[in-house]
Amino acid sequence: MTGTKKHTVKSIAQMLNVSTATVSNAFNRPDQLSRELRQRILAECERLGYSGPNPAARSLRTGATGVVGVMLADKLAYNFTDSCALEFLQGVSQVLDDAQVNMLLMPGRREFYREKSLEAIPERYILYGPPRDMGILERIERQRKPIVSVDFSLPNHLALNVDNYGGAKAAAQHIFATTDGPVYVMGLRLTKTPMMKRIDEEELRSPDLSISRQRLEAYLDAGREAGRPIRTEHIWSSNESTWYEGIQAAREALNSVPRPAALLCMSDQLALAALSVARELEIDVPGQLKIVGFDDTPEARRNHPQISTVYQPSVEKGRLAAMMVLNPERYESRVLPTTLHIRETS
Amino acid sequence: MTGTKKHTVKSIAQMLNVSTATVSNAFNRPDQLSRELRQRILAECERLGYSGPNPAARSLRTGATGVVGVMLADKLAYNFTDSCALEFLQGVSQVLDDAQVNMLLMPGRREFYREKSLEAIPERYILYGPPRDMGILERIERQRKPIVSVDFSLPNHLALNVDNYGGAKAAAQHIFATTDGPVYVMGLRLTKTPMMKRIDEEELRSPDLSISRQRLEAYLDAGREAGRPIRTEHIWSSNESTWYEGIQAAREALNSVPRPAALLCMSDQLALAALSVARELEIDVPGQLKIVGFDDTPEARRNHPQISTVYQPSVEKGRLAAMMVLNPERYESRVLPTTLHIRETS
DNA sequence: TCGACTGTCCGTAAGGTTAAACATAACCCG
DNA sequence: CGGGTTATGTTTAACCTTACGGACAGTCGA
Repeated sequence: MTGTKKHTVKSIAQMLNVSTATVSNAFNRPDQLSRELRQRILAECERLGYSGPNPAARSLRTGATGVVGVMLADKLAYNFTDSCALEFLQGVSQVLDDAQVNMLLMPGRREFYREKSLEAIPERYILYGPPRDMGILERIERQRKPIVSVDFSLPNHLALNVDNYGGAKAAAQHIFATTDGPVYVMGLRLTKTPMMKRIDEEELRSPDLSISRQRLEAYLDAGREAGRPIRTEHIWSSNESTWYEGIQAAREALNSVPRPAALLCMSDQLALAALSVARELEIDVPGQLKIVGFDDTPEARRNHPQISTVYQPSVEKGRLAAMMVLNPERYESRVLPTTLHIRETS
Repeated sequence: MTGTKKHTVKSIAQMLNVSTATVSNAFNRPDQLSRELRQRILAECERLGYSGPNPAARSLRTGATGVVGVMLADKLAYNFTDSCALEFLQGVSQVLDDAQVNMLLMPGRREFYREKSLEAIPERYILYGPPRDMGILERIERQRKPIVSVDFSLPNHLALNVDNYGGAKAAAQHIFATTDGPVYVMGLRLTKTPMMKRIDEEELRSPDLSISRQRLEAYLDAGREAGRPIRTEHIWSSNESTWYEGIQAAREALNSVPRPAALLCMSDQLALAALSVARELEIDVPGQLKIVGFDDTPEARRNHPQISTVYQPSVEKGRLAAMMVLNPERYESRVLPTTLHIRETS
């Protein structure tokens, strides 16, 4: 009910008997006016509760929105539970904050966009993992804005990857070197159809560049090189890296015959779940069963026993992705290193 | 280098020989034109890669941005590591997604805002915890936009709280009933100066409505009612609910004499840290030491042993906060219930 | 002393959209 | 048939900002 009229550059300008351009400059180009006038204007704005030029009008005029879209593979809620994604986002937000740029989190499934599409807002995109719904990708590419893809590659765009193959291979080699019995794989999203728990021969032969497949290839290669190839029926897959799905898959794997001597897990989340099931079945880790994870999330380190895992620089990955998308011309596609950390579960 | 001219309502309109208003209506008011014309326009837009009216121009014209600001107490990075905050955000994003509204995460410290302030963008605010820098609050209130405060209250605005006192009291009563020795408190942000590990008498007497203090009062009252008042020097405080700080405080507490028989922790994070230190010192939980947490985060449930804790509906809190801020006139301030979950650490 | 330069400030013209008011034709009902 | 409704479009006027080209006075170098 308070008739507090909205302030604009114009109203401020009138009040001070200067031009609107000058008020604008006071905010945006300090060098365009004398220090004292600028101070006077800013003080008046403060007094009147005018907190700077209207962002909508500005971005209409300049054509820039100051927003970077971070498209996550799936729906948002899921990523809020995945600490690997969280560390990545943390890295991104550090850099974006410094650059005074906003981060718009976007789900990677078209169902979440109705008609009033948001795609128009961001000026640049970070794609964290291949979007579930690849149709969205096409629409984004059509906008011809800077794109950085993370954990996968896109022709003609900057890509930021991690040495999944190297890390997974190191982990697998370590396991094969310290184990005699059968080695099982706890995979992530290996099958095309969400409900499948096992990958089949045919699917195994079809090409796929996802990080899961890179890791799987490394596991398989290590097995072959050790003269103990991993059998297809020993590869389990859970569709999401959630606690519940992990528990289910681990329960099936650990109850099967012959019982595995080691579990190569494609995420720490899965390793944690496997560990929990092992405790439930009274299987001693690492005595009877060795477990190695992937990602090196904080939970892996904090757990008892501490989980052996492959470190990947998630925060740094986020920081770098943000820097790359802000200055695409200054960067080239990169692959970040991974390192095996042997701890208490192997 | 492709001369792909930018499309606008105007260019589309020209191309189809209709007015700009009609194109606009095709997107915003389906009832204002015939179904066929609308289809024709939409198809043409799809063909040309025009993904709808420019959001900046729209919001300049309508005065609405479709953005809800979620102001977090501190810097953003911190919240990405606190699973209680994460669950809250998850709840918020569920509702906001459905309402086609965007969520802008904002840090609660002024240092993060330079001149090109973002405060002007959001049309409504959710304040998650009292902002570190209260000056920011004043500036937001001046804008006279809907505000919902969560976990604290603000005169003349909707507030959403949780029964901290009740939950903490139940936890403390349970501990006093099952323990004989000294009961220590592991607090959160109890002291004004960040570096202090112990609260002093004077500070204890100064009023404070933060959730930490509500919980503390409950602990103290329970102690008094049990005839075993908690001594001031048995109250520890860590400034952030991080793993590292928790470990430090727990180490000091568990090494002090007399050794506590129970720890009332103000967060699960702290309880987890305490548990880890207990293991390090070979103190049996719950045999020699009982521990109870707060929040009931997923980690509390997954841990071995599972942590006894006070459940608060974090996701629901987020959902409700979002609904309240979208329809302030339909809601009143509320206090959500908490429940004690006794598990394996007490 | 003159021309060139510098430091300040101003006027104007977009920029893409939509609400409101207006226009037109088709339709309906007694 | 006449008056009023409905369905469908159009015209116009903001919304608030900033880039750009000028304008004007004072300063500097030769």
